[in-house]
Amino acid sequence: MGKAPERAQWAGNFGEWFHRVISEAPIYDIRYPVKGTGVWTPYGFKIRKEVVEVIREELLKRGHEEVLFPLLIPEYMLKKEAEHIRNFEEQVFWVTHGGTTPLDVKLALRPTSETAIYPMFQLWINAYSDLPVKIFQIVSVFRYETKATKPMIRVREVSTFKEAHTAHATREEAEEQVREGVEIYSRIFERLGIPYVKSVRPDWDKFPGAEYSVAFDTIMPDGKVLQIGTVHFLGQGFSKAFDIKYMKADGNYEYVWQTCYGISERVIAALISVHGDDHGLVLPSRVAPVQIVVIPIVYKGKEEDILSACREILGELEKEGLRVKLDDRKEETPGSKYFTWELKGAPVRVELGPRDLDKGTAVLVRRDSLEKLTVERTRLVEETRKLLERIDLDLKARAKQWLDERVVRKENLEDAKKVLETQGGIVELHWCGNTGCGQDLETKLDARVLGWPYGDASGPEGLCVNCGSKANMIIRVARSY
RNA sequence: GGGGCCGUAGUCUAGCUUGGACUAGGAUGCAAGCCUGGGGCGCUUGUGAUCUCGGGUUCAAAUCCCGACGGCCCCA
Repeated sequence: MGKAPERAQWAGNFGEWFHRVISEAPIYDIRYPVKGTGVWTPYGFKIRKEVVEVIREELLKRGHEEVLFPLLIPEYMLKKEAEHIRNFEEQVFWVTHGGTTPLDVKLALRPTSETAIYPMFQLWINAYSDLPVKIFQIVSVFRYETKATKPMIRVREVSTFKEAHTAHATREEAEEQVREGVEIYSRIFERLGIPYVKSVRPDWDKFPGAEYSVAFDTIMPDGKVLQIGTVHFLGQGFSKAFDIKYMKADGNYEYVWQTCYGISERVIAALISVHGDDHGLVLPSRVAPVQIVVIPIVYKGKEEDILSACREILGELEKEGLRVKLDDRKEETPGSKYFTWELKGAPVRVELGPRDLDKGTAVLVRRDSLEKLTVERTRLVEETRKLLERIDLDLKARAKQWLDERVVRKENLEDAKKVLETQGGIVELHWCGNTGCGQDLETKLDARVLGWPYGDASGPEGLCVNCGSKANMIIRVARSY
């Protein structure tokens, strides 16, 4: 009691931990009989809804507008941008029939929506005054994953795909938009307390059709890296393929410059994972469906006194706009309720029993540390608010520290490999910048090159850890999902 | 891309190697009741599996063979 839960299972057997938490909380039911799909259960859907709301708020705040495009993309449209389709071809689900009649034009279930949206951009954009265009949608996308699927992390139906698409008059404006995209995502992850590193992906791993891609990665409890967001500079590749032009002031036409950026339910997987512990979920208050759970400690003969005091507390907290739940189930003991709500990750628990009733107090318990705090009944609302804020800060700090400890600089391949094999995480190395050398590095380390630090391409002078030639970049390497 | 493992009540699992006594055992969950109640209490009773699906071998299949679907792991 009062001792923070351990993280032995969380770190040591993450796969099982994750499976247990999402199915028991419950958040996501993987028993739906189509590979790589799953059901958001009511509690999980509430978490998802709050996360989506955070994402939406940040985009709207920066001048993006929400839209909704069709799920189906005709084959000829999907195939317009050569590099794009080459990379997605093997992952596309096709609709080939209407009833029993074969379709003349096959329809793809969107694997992402560039090729659905940009033909419409072509119609919408005529002149300088139509720019910039900044839109987003939150939809399902489909990818026929051939590798093993994993709930929320590698799925065939990405059920929560937020994709933003922008068009601009100049290269400079579009690149500025990339910076804004990166800022928006940073802000979203910070509000969720998810720590991250930002890397510019190497050429061989950028988004198909993009000039360059910036990616956000976080580290999961098992030390493997999870990509949680990407921002792409598309240049004019798509605008040329889809003929999206605008008239400049001088009467000449120019192709628009584009960006796009995406986030999926992997954010929710990360949210669950980075804050959790062996008792289950630990949710930041912004996304917790139940921020405070009130548990009556009912003794025989005093049931009504205690329950009515609890209802009073419930009302007071609700009046403050907090999400509160009174767990007054008769058939469960207080102890079993504690376990339930710890599993569900409610940040604060209020316990109220006869002792408190006598003394005019209540007990507050934090989910993260299980620390107990006895407060005056009259100061309960104020203390609860303060405690929620404190927990959010502590959660964020703990997650950040955990990640920071797992991003390490190494000077040779042996050390790098040792780190990757033991604690995992991200290793930073001197690198020459040569593609062949980078891919060779991936093979030797049995790991993936994440890229170089965003906004800081030039690193300290040194020698490439792989080929020994002059190196003026830092490259990040990790084992990843 | 290559290789391997697995599928038995809602969940986890025993049984499978060596086919027959399996009427498929247990735990947990769920339901009812008693007892409790400041960390999963205990007891009683009840509930729940055509052994993933389809085909084959056999007098006989959860068990052996083939395929599909689903899940997991390892290697490049």
